[in-house]
Amino acid sequence: MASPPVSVGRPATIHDIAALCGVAPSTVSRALSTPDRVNVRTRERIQAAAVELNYTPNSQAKALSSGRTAAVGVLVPDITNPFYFDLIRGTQLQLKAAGYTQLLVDTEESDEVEASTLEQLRKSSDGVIVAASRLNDESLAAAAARMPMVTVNRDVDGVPAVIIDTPSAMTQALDHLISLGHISVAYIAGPVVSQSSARRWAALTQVAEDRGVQVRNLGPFAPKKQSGAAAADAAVHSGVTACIVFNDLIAIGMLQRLRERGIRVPEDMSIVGCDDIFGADFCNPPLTTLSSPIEQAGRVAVSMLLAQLNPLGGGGVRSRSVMPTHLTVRGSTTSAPGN
Amino acid sequence: MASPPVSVGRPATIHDIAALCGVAPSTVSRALSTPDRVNVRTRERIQAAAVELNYTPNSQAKALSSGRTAAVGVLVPDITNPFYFDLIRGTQLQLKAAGYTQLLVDTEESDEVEASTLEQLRKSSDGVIVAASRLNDESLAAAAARMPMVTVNRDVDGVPAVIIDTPSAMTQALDHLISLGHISVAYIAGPVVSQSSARRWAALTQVAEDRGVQVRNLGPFAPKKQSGAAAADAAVHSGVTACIVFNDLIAIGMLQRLRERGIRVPEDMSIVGCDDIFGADFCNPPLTTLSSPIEQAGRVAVSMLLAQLNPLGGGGVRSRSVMPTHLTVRGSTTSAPGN
DNA sequence: AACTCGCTGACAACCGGTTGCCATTCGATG
DNA sequence: CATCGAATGGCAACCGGTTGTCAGCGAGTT
Repeated sequence: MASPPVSVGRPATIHDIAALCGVAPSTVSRALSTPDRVNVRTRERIQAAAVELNYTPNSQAKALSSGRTAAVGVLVPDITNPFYFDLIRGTQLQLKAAGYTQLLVDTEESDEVEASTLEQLRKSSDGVIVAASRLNDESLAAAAARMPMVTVNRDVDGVPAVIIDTPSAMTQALDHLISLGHISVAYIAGPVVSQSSARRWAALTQVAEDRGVQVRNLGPFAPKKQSGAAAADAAVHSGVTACIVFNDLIAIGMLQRLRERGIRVPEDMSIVGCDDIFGADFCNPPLTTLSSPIEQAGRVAVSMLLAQLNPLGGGGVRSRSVMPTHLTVRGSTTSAPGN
Repeated sequence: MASPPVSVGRPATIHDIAALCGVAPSTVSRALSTPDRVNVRTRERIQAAAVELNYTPNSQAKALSSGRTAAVGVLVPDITNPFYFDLIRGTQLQLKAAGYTQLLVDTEESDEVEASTLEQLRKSSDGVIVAASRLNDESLAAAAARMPMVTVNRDVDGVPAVIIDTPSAMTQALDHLISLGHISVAYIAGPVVSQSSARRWAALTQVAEDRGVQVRNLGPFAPKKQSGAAAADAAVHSGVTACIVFNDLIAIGMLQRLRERGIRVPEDMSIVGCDDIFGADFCNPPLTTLSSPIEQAGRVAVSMLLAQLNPLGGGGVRSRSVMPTHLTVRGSTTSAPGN
């Protein structure tokens, strides 16, 4: 088996190919990017030479001259939050399949980092996917007006979005708790700038009113495992028998804290998380949580963005996509004490 | 508070600045990148104009003309493996601090994807950090000869490397088990192409011989949680009372499987993991594991790479860096049955 | 045979910067 | 006052592609 020619020295350019074939560089360019524009014989000669020289186009140059970078920025607030792992993998796979490069940036939960990153990405990418933006509505809408964008878990007018959300699932979660006899429930809130958290709280109050149970709002808490300690303490102090928690990270932190304090989960306190992240199935006890197809959300976000970039398809661009979620009952919920 | 000028329409270029200031574009370029080369008055005029026009350089153009992309590729075999989260965060933070962009690629545990990614990155980045390469030694060395590279957890002659390794820690792990009375121990091996796994096994056999205990090699297993089931079954079947596991992912999978099979950890079987990933502290039981400063490893890898890129500093480039690791004892290890 | 038209390839401008080289200016020095 | 060199700014080539335009050529039409 003949190994492919190993490129040695400087990578080949279209000029090298042109020289080798005795044609102009522009002909080489056309032979490779718009083959119909070139005679079959010439084209084949050029393609053979390209293979022989192990030619691969210089993406910088391509970007500069064509204006398209074949790169897409993906912004997440915290790269170490397992929630984003699956999202990132989803975007990565889908982008790669479409021939795009993923530029992953951790915005460190900061709106300023997010804004400056967006500004920079405006020139170095064809579009961006922004997960859980910490920007305010105006800034986000303004940014979206200047470059193709799809948000994840953030709904702003005029900006295409993938919502992995749980208003409907919140009903399932609360009904699950109610069916177990809980009548005093706390919502452990996420960051104030998180629209997901606000949306979940809104859904929850709505359902609670319908069902005639009490739900109180505790927090806000940072979406980190460490925050679970304060959240657990607040929950215990509030006297509720069950918590619905903004995300699994905090929920897992609560589990640990409650164990330290000798409060049994689920016997003394039931916990429902959100997202079903890595770890939710093997923590102790395994977490009852609202599962969402996160990786799929990443894929959908990419599809929506690519549809914006290449509006060839007939139909208009889908501007909002809601991912279905469902309750996964594990070991962190049971009957209310005394039931 | 005056908001910064919002860039509207096409982003400003040095030509716009040049026109505004009545100078040549080259002067603008110098004023911004080699300020000493330009008269103070002119420079300040240009800088003011740059701010006013909200100028940010086009990185593509910069890359094309200067040959440096200010981007660094980071290759990991599996982006959803929590081990890499911290590594990625480490590289991301350090790269951003140095003004570089991180190009993250998931090579899907495939040597082919890895090779083609490296070839592509050769032109679109200034250097690469390759974690847990699945490439053979020759290919890796060849790739490293063609572009600046630092490997993580992979030691190949002539390629600068950060080794988060555990030969010394393996001693601690085995001695820990021996002190608990275990005399029959299994090593649950990772992928055959993983040098880390081979290195750990080598260290283990060495120590085992010194101490006069039996250690057997089981596997190989894919570095995924699901592999834990097979690994657990193999361990049980082999009759050992303790396992040292290639990584925490497999170890956690084993925990789940053993629980399903009614085998108690640690009473019936002790488990020691490697890496202390997210989840190792809250699984059930919490995992005794070899902890490593993974995020720091990422930072060090970046530092070593940047030292290669800008060899200004006096001293030679450090070509190998070993991160210290230590045993973290949690709940998955205890005395051997019958002791 | 003259004319038109499509196919094909070359030329050159351009994307937005960087950089080598040269001309001018100016102050300092002999 | 002539000379020299440093400081400064401009010109133009270049990085590696893309793309608009045009000329040459051959085939088809009348």
